[in-house]
Amino acid sequence: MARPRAFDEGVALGAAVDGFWSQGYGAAGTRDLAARMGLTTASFYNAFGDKRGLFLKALDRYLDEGSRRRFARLDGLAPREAITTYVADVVERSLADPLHRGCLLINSALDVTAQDPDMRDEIAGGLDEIRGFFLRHLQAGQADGSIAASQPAEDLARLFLGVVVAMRVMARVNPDRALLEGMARPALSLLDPR
Amino acid sequence: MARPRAFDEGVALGAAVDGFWSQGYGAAGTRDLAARMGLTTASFYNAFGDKRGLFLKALDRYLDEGSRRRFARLDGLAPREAITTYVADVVERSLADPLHRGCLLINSALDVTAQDPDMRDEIAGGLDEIRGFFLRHLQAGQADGSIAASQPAEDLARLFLGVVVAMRVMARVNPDRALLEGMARPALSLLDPR
DNA sequence: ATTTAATTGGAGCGATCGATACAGAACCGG
DNA sequence: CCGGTTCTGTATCGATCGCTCCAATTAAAT
Repeated sequence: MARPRAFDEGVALGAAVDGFWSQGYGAAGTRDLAARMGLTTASFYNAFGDKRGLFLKALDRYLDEGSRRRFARLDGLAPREAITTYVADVVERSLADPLHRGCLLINSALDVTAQDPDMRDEIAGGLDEIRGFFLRHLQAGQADGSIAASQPAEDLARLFLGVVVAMRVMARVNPDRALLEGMARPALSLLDPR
Repeated sequence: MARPRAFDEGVALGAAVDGFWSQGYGAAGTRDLAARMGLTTASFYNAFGDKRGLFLKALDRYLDEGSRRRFARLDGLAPREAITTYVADVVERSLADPLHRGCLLINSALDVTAQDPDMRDEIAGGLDEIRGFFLRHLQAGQADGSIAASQPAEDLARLFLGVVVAMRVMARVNPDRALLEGMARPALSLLDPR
């Protein structure tokens, strides 16, 4: 019927993720994005609509290949280990980040949300998936006794979401292991059964 | 000797704070800033150098009139009350924020830091003042027995900084009282002496 | 071989970006 | 009243912004 694409949409989207991640949604220019993706402007707009649409696809892709994939793996572990492993993983990824790019989702929370309710909801949804991960395992751990029940699982999940968010923010400005690990330590101590 | 300024530099700087706060450093345009400040572009650049210089002055002003002033007041309270009052205050300010502007300092952490080490240090310094506030009062509270010593004051200070940062970020995307208060509750429970 | 539909390259739209240039206006000390 | 110095208003710089348009190209369907 028609001329086929000379590029792989998935590969191009991956490059777009990188672009938004490195520069932020606002600061990423469509020309630079298209160049990273190996597309001309025409193909860029033809295939992805506009910058906003591309970003929504890129964010979804980022979550699929990042946190969602990680959660799926950790869901096989014991509740306590799932939580501690994920938190330790965030520390390591935050420190092994020479360009200080942090996390696209969390960066976008402060970049994109200003006047765009749809995007805000999208980002809020991504963050809520993190809270959901913690909540699942906290409830399971409290049920089997491996996690203290002195605080409601709902509140602990909120706190751990907060710790992860804060680590990602702080690491962009001050990527200091003592700070990140010290932040996590008292929160993790709340898991210990009495 | 020369023609005097037709504007008050302090008032203009206050308007600049508002501009950066509402739109973010990157998204704030010099024309819009100058208009908010009641200046022509010539006066804008003459008085403040450039956008970057203006931002540094604006951030310093923001900290002076915000967190530094608040800390000075709270330093009169008992350690535990200073901490709980400040945390409760952040919750209320985050929720009473119809434009979702959040905190200029924390917003800037993710907006500005990319390629500007000087600004990054400036922002890191502002965040460290928050950690310092918590550390002071945690140490005092542990010394007088009003705060549990089961966790090192250094780590608790890092956690509370994290909680405050996370509340400010989350509130921009999902300003939900249950989330913010639930995040603070387990952290504050760590203060309770056994 | 011709039709049809999609992609591609690239020029270019109007708007905005941060920053500057320059002429005239305003005030001071003399 | 005047020289000196700073401020103000406006026009404008070159670059970039997101995005559109169109002719040329490509390949599948007929």
